[in-house]
This record gives sequence, structure tokens and C-alpha cells, in this order.
Amino acid sequence: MKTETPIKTAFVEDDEVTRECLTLLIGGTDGYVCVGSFPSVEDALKQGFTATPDVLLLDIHLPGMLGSEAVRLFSEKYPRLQILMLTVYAEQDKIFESICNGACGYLLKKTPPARLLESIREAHEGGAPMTPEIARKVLRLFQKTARPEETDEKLTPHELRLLSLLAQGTSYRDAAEQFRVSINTIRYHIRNIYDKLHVHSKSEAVSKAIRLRLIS
Amino acid sequence: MKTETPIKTAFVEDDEVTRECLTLLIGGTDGYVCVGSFPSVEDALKQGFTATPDVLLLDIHLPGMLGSEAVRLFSEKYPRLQILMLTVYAEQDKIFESICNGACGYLLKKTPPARLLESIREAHEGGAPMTPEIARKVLRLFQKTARPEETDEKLTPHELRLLSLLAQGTSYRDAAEQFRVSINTIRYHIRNIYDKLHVHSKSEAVSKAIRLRLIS
DNA sequence: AAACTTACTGCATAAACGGGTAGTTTGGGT
DNA sequence: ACCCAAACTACCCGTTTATGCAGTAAGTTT
Repeated sequence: MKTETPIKTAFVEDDEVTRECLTLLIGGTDGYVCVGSFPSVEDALKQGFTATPDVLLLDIHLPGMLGSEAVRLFSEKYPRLQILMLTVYAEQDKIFESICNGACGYLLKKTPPARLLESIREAHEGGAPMTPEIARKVLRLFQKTARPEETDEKLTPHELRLLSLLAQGTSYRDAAEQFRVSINTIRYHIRNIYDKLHVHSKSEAVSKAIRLRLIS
Repeated sequence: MKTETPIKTAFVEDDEVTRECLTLLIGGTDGYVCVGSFPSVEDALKQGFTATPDVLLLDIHLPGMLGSEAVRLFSEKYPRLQILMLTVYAEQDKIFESICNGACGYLLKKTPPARLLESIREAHEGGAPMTPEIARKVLRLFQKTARPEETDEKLTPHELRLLSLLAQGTSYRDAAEQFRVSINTIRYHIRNIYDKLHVHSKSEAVSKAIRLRLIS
């Protein structure tokens, strides 16, 4: 039934036993093919893959360059590559770093083989496979970094656009030109913005606006 | 085998057919029990649940109060409640809103019943069930909002402290007083900051600093 | 029609800012 | 002792802001 081309998978994993297991698992399963298996990032880069991989499994704790750092490297080198982190512990900061660098999933090594294969496919098909604990941690991080904190008075769309300009360092004069209005109108709006945000300067307004997620 | 107490589940879902299906599914499955089933948030609040639910399935698009808004309400009323969003479309902003408000998962209605039951259990056990597309969207959002984006030149601790003051709207003069230095020294530092950040104004510096997560 | 809001414009002025140039002081290195 | 880089101080000057006061035109409300 599997007439589709197999998913080209590669690993970077320092533990030899695990690496062997993975190679066997992938090599022995229909629909998957192993195009590389290395004990370190450096080796992978030096020797190269036998074919451009679709999915890369990256261990976090590696001798030499860490997996969490290598994510960016690989994803820049192979833009269509999906990278899955594979590690023993669910460390908050490593998860964070990996995801920010562009990893698309994060699995624990205790993941059973069937689930692992499924996750590789899921990653290849645009999903973001994670173990439940990790998914929850990601959400927590997310909730922490992104809390709306409503303002008492809402800014108009116009005011928000102006605020964005200010955040970019635009002067009143330039903003006036962009909006095709007089500089005095800009002043007028700025005053309203300041009133609503209870601030008294551009920088304060910008910082408050960003914090309240009104802009950016 | 299921000697554990069943997972108390409730729904808010305006489509009557879907609601019936859910009630039947949950009611008819071992290990799950339905403690409420309402067509709107308002009804749920008015009538109350037959028991404090463990997991709540919330539709996004509801008549009256939207599910994405109700998340906070429910999670404040029942702090140990796990809330799963259940909807037809994966809308970026609704996902964002729901998660920020405290939802722990986000499923599409097309999710097959078996997977749905599994997700409820997963939510109850501290996981964060999401469909693959949604998981990927969450990661994307995450990458967008939290990108370190290294600066080419690092700011000194002193410069960072000054930058925080600027973000609060402090003037050069006041900053000088706080640091017990002359206003010219403040200027000196500001210039260095601007050079390092490649900006030309306070507001631009503040916005860049916040975005780069140098401050706040 | 009178009263009121909204968005906008104009002017004035003190204060704050940005950027150039230049001269101390200080604590390491070698 | 010498050099070097850093942190700091100083002055200048044109530009930009913050903010008060005042006025107009279009659209609502009553």
C-alpha cells in the first residue's frame, strides 16, 4: 500500500546503542529510510547525509555543539527540514531554546517505537509532535510570555497605527507625511494616546503598548 | 479493570447534534461521566454542573459569550478544571486568545471519537492535547513572540539599567539623579546604546530592547 | 436649531533630545 | 613608567517633544 516515497530520516545521537536502535527501526520500517546517523553535530556536518533528509532527530545533550544550538544551523542549511528534538529530560530552557531556534517537535527518549515513527510522519506532514508533558510546558511558557492585560480605554485603529510608527522611531513629521495629515493632527492623536495609556512620553507609550501587546 | 474514578466531563456546545453525540459518547464510555451539557456559556453558569467537572469541552463560536472569552471565567471558578477548546476551524487569533486565557488544549471537531476520549484523559492527566496542525501553529506563534535575535554587540549591565529607566519614561535628568552621575554621562551611555542597537531615538531603542528581550 | 461629539488644524513655548567635539579620571596590562 | 580602554564630564546647537490654548468642519443627539 505504501507507494509514496519513504520519509528520509536522519539522526544525531551520541549514545551508540540508541543510535543503533533508531537506525534499525527506521531502516526496517516500510515508508521510512535512514539517510544519516551520527554521534555529533560536527560529524553530521563533516560527513553529510546520503540524501537531503526530510526529518532530523536531534539529541539535546551532545558532545561538542549542543543539539539545541544546532537546530538553527540545520534548518538554515536545509530550509524544508523538519527537526525533532529527542532527549531524556524535559528541560524547560532547552525546550524553549530549541523551539525558538526552529524545532518543530520535542520527544522524550522513552517514547515507544510505534509512537516515534508516527511522530516522524506527523512532523513530515506539518504537525508538531510532542509528548503531553512537553506540550503542557510549551503552553505554560506561552501563557507566561503572552498575557493581554486589558487597557481601560481602547485605542482606535488609527492610534494603533501611529503607535507602531512611533515604536519604529518615526518622528511626528514623518508620521504626518505617511498619514497625509498635518503634524498638528499627529500631535492631537499622540495626546489622546498618552491620555489613554496614562503616559507622558514616546518611549513610555511604546514600552507600555508593547507590554500590553497593543502593537508588535 | 477501570477501578479508578471516572473523569467528570462537561460540554458547552451550541450545535445540538454534536452535543447529543458527545453526551452519548461520554456517557457510554467506561471511565468517563458527563456532568453537564449546555448550548451556551450563560446556560452553563445559570444551571450549573451536576458535579465539579474535571475537564470541560468548550466550543469557540457560541451564541452569547464566546468560548474563548469564557475560558478565564470557568478556570477561575474551578481552578483545577482542565479546559479543552473544541472547534471547527483552527483560527490563529482564537487559539492564541484561548491559550492565553488558560485553555490547556485545542481540538478540531473532526477529531475521531477515540482520539477525543484519549485527549480528554490526556488533559486530565496534565497533558495538552492538540491536533497536529494546531500544535504547529502554537509553535509558530511561540517562535514569533519569543525570538532571542542576538544583538551584535552586547550591552553592559549599566546600559541595561539605563534602558529600563528610559522604557519607564524617565528623562535624562532624572536618570542622572538616580545614577548619581552628570546628565552628560547619561548622554554618553545613551549614545553607546544607540550605536549598539543601531537606533536613533529613545522610543526606537526601547521598542528594540523589548523585542530583543534585553529588558522587561 | 441648539448642543454636543469627533476628527482635525494652528500656534506658541519650555523642556528634552541627538549628535558632534573634546577633555578628565581610573584601573589594568606589559 | 607607559599605553590603553573604560567610564565619565563638559559644552554647543539644531531638532523634536510635550502640552496648553484656540479654532473649524462634519456628523449625532435631543
